[in-house]
Amino acid sequence: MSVVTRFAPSPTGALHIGGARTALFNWLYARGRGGKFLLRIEDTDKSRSTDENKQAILDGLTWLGLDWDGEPTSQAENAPRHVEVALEMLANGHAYKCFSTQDEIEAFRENARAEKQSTLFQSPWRDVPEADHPDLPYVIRLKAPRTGKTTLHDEVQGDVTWSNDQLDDMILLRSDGTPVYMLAVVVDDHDMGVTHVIRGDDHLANSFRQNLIYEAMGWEKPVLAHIPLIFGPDGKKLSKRHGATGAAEYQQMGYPAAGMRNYLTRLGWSHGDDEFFSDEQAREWFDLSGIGKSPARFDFKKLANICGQHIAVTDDAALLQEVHEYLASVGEQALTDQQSDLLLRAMYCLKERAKTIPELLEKAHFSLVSRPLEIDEKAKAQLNDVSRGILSELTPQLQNASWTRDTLEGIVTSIAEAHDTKLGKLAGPLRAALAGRAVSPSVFDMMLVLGQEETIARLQDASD
RNA sequence: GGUCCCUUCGUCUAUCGGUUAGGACGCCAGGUUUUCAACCUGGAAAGAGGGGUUCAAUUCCCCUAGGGACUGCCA
Repeated sequence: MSVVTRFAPSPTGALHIGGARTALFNWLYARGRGGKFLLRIEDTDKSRSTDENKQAILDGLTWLGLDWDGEPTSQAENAPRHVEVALEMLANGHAYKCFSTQDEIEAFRENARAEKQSTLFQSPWRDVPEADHPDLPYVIRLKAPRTGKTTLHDEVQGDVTWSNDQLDDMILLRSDGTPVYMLAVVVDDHDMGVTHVIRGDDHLANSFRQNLIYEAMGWEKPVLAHIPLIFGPDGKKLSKRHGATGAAEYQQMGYPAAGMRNYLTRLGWSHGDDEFFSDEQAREWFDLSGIGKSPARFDFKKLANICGQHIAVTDDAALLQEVHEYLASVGEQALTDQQSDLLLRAMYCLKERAKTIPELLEKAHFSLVSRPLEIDEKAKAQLNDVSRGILSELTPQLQNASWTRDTLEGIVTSIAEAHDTKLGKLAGPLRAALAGRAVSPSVFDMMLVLGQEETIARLQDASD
């Protein structure tokens, strides 16, 4: 049987990083097995769902490179089908009409809490014959077993057993006739042919309720895998005060998508000691059995490290493309063709030292600016009369030099020696002249990237 | 409160009864060096606590503690 997984976010907010990982696991599982990865928007809560959120979720997944099969479905649009199923359960005796009002139920719960009793509501209408029903609004409730135990197998959690008396007769259809989430998921998962439900473990308890619907309808149950939540660095549930919780924020911080995928995959899942891997390897290796049972904390340092490794192995053209996309995502000015050109040439000496796109851009500063350069304070300190003198001495020698690393190093070194100093002393002012900053890539790399003409022009600017 | 789940270095994790408990990030020290990095070498660092089972427990069972989820006419 071919694998079908799904990611079912509710558009009541942005794509949370935890949700992104859930999507990633589903995607990896399906893609690694030639299966399908479907997207379903759980928009049945109309008061909290917005189109903006839905779009943000789609954009987030797209950025992460998680492509889904077919069009995303809308759970709300399937409401008629959900109602149909509820009515079928009503007809076959697995559900019943309950005329208790919300006030009555609330009063019951309050009382139960006060007396430290179970707050599970037991409807008095469960066994009342149709003939005795009043002409009042009602909800449709599932008739859940009140005794016995149920054991569900979960690929992550193992066998989990619940006592049936912990389950209430959950509502299937509200008094306004609209279906409730718990019904909708089951119906949709079944209709979409979902074979593996991989979701956050906050849904583990729900599985027992949903299981009842599968049984009532006689449907085949999907394989379950409830994955632990992601915590913040302090071990608390990841929230705003930890910084970024939304996937889009990571994009704007400039973490490359490939690095995010790698880090997120490794967070709570393992394949031996493998830490750094490609998408191909992840797809090949990913399996439910490798998912851990305990919640993992989000570690920005490790994310940065993994991202740095991905940047280092990404080819230059693809990296340039990432830079363009990053700039667009943060609303910064796009690079000119000339800047892109130079950046591409500089890439070789930048990518092994940057962990994020903005870091890469920062190191690329020298290749993005044009004359006359702005010289910052620290760089100015390198340009005194003596060093200017040396620079102006260097310039004519560069005029006739063949533009290779060896030659350039030879020239600069010999000038240093002539002044009875070390290369280190000369590199400072050279750096200041070429980059306008005290921090930059190697001076020789800059000369090679900039080319002879531009290099000499910048040196002359500085020594004037 | 009730039910269920979780617990190996600071962090992510390996181990599927017998290991000097391994790796990675981070950290510390040293090296390299033209700045920042990167890189190289070395180091410190863990089985929550208590009971069992067993020739042998990080590994299996129980209890305690701590953390989490659920307990809606939300999803």
